[in-house]
Amino acid sequence: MATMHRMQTAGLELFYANGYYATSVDDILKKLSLSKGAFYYHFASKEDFFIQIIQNLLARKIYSVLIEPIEGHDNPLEQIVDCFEEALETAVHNDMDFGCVLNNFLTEFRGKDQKIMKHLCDIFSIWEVNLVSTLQKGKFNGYVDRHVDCEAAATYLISSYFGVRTLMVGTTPSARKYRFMSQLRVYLKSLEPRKVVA
Amino acid sequence: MATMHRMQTAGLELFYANGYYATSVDDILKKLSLSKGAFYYHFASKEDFFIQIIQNLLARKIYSVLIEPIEGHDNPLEQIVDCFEEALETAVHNDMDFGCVLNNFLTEFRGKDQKIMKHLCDIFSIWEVNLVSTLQKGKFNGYVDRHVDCEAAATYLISSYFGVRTLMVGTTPSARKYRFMSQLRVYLKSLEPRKVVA
DNA sequence: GGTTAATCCGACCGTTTGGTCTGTACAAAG
DNA sequence: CTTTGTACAGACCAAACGGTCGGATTAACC
Repeated sequence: MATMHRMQTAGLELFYANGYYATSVDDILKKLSLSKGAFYYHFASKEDFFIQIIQNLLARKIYSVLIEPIEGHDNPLEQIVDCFEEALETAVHNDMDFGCVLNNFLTEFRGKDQKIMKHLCDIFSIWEVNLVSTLQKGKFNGYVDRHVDCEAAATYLISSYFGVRTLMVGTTPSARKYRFMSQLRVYLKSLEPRKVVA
Repeated sequence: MATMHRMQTAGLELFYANGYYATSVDDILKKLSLSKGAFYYHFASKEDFFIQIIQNLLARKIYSVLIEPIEGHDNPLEQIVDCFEEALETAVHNDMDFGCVLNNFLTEFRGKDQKIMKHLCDIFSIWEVNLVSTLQKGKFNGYVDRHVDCEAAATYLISSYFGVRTLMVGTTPSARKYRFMSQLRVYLKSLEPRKVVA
């Protein structure tokens, strides 16, 4: 694997684990047994390094994990349950959950680094827009009730997903996952089409 | 106001705005035109300073804003709507929302400072326990359906509340608040007692 | 063999960090 | 007037930070 790619992979891991500001360039280099020269040969600055990680790694992962599995199928509500279920399962095993990564970075850079914030918001926006249109398509296909406000539903779904990751820090994350999923199903049930009253 | 109290107030503001690690002791002292001597006369360390802020300011505010307004009333579902509505309104005006503060710190210290994490989890736990017991009381009083899993509902409610604060960073926070509240009502509606089928 | 460009090393720099320590202004007590 | 303890000032420190720079290594090409 090329050095540049190794740096990005290790960088994302450490930034996710410790935060951007709390992770020094030396930390990353120490993990890979590399030197300052190697880093600043490939990247202009720490900020530039981070932005490349976002665009090369995070954006693609968000798409493949949170967008692609949902869009393109018939019943969006079922796909959402499966997708969240899978994402939270990786969270239970403490593997890197890219939805959580995005959430962490969004909170860390709020009101600080505008440039980085722009890139993060772009990624988030893509996810949101896709979720909304998928719900609207589900409405068209009869899987979502026609009275549902799809934009509001997307906001609520993403909110709950982002938030539950914060709750899964403490003890018994799998219990919290189970509780969350049960109520997610309750909420999604209310989006289903009303039975036609004969 | 005593110097010690002024430091804590200013400290919380800056920690909330910039994060714990990204805020230096000098930043706080500069804001109050004080010196290092004053700080380390009152506090043993930056960590000790932060813990005192958590216990003296954050814990009390969480109670008065998120716990007290919900408990003790008849219908918990109505109180939850009002309470979240009010909390998110302060968020729209960019004032300090203490639920958001707790969320930010929980994500910032995850897996880093165990000692601080313990204190934050304690505060969170109090909120969660209160919300669960309030829902259970609501079930007893006939405002919540008897089939509802109160622990799961509390988890879901807190998740969505924590998460929506992340979404309100970008543009049009008030629009996101409106969408969130509409779906919160949809969800809470599904917790109401089923009409007895005659 | 000599030249060139790519890749990486590691000493070094200025600044900032959390924290220490000596000193001092001052009010209350003797 | 002297003593004593409180409440702060600010110079100072070692460590860590992001970033620079001259040089070493290596392989490819003429």
